Amino acid sequence: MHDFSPVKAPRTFEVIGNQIRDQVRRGILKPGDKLPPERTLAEQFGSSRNTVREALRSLEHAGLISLQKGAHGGAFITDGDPGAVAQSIQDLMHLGGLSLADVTDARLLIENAVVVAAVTRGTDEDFDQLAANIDAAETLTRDRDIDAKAERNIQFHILLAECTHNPVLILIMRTLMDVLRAVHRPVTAEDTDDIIRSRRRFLAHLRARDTGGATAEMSRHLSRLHDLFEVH
Amino acid sequence: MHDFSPVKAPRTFEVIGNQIRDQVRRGILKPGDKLPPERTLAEQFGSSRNTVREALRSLEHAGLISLQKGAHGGAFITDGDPGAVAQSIQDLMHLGGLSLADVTDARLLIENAVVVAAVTRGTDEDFDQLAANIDAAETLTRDRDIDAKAERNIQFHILLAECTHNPVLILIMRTLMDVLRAVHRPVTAEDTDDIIRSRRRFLAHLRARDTGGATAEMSRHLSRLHDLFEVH
DNA sequence: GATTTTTTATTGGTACTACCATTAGACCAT
DNA sequence: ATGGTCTAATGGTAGTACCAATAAAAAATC
Repeated sequence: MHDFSPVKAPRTFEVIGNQIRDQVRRGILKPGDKLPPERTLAEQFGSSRNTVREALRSLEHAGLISLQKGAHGGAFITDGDPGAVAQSIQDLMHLGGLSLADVTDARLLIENAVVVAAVTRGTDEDFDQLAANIDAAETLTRDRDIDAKAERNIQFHILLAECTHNPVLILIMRTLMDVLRAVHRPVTAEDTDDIIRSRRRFLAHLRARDTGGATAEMSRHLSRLHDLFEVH
Repeated sequence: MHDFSPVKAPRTFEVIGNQIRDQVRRGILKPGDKLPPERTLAEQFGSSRNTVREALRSLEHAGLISLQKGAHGGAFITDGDPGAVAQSIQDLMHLGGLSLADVTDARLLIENAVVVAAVTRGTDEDFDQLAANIDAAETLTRDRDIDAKAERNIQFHILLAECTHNPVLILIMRTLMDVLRAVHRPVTAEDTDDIIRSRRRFLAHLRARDTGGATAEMSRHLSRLHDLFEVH
């Protein structure tokens, strides 16, 4: 059978990057571990330092490693930092592959799934964290600290995802919020009182394990936000 | 107020990369455009070719540009290619030390949201594609071509995500399936008859715009699969 | 004249070398 | 004990040279 597949010459820095990727996948390299210095890596891989650096550049951009200069610097394996992915998604948006509406729309659907899971899986401690977040946001609103309050609101959704105790959902939520954080301007202070009341109602539904009430409250809140930003 | 923020020295290749990003954002550079050759860029930026290459490496990894060798090669602005983002998300997932159960669990929740959206948004043409996929899988099952059939089954879920017409959801689904593809061994042939029957029922629900029936059928199927792989 | 082969210029990929900039720790001075 | 200086380690940048692939132009062949 002439079942050929197209051939693409593998580039050296890709091979190097994939070797390191594999070590991460197999658990040989774990977050916090330090890679050898670039000069040593170049020697071990039998390539030039330039090539190693290009491999590291890709890994860094992927959020896999973090590079630090200086005496005890080096390339450290990170915990999963979604920042890089969020930036890539933003790039896609600018290229026309995605629109902001696509992101908020997807977020609405996914957040719905998150709420469903949070109702059944969240512990009382999880809900206490949500309550603390709401209180903090209220205080910041009174202090007119808009930026800090906006950050707290973002944290609320991440905390909610953490109620599901599923790392994949948490990761997706963090990524989506990273994107939205970069695009949204903070909501004005007048609106935030409504938001806080809505949050309190939502939390009550959660504690009562009332799926229907929780999802209804959340989607009402989100679609209201959606309309708010639609106008520009 | 001693309200200082940490200072980080900007690296040259980041500045270069951001300049190019900005040009994309302002629409000065559009998909299909070609950047000057590396040597020219180095001269224009007043930096070395190495540095320019590291900047290009990041942009390439972000899926913003695509590099081609040869006479009329160069760095071309891509249409939004989500492939790069998917790879980054996969890296993050591996870093999180997540288990197969985490992925299938998240997938179950998200696929539920996808089904809800697919019921209301899918067109008849979308559903025809699903039907064609099921037929193809059935044929491959008869031919005992396990690998090809497994690939078709994966494609089914991606096609389902495409029914939502939301690129973000499609991207997430593709990523999840990529992860699962790397881990799953193909299901044995005996089980596939059940799967195909389940798929046909599911499709009928979709065409009838019956949300409850569709979600029920899908989650029954998925949780059955989940149990199947739980045993190892 | 048409087709095939060869040459050539362009451009990304790799190698090597040298040096700069920053960091952490050791050591020293006040 | 505080602050300054020195030193080694390590990422960041510069520059040069050459390799490898590619497409167009030129030459050779039929």
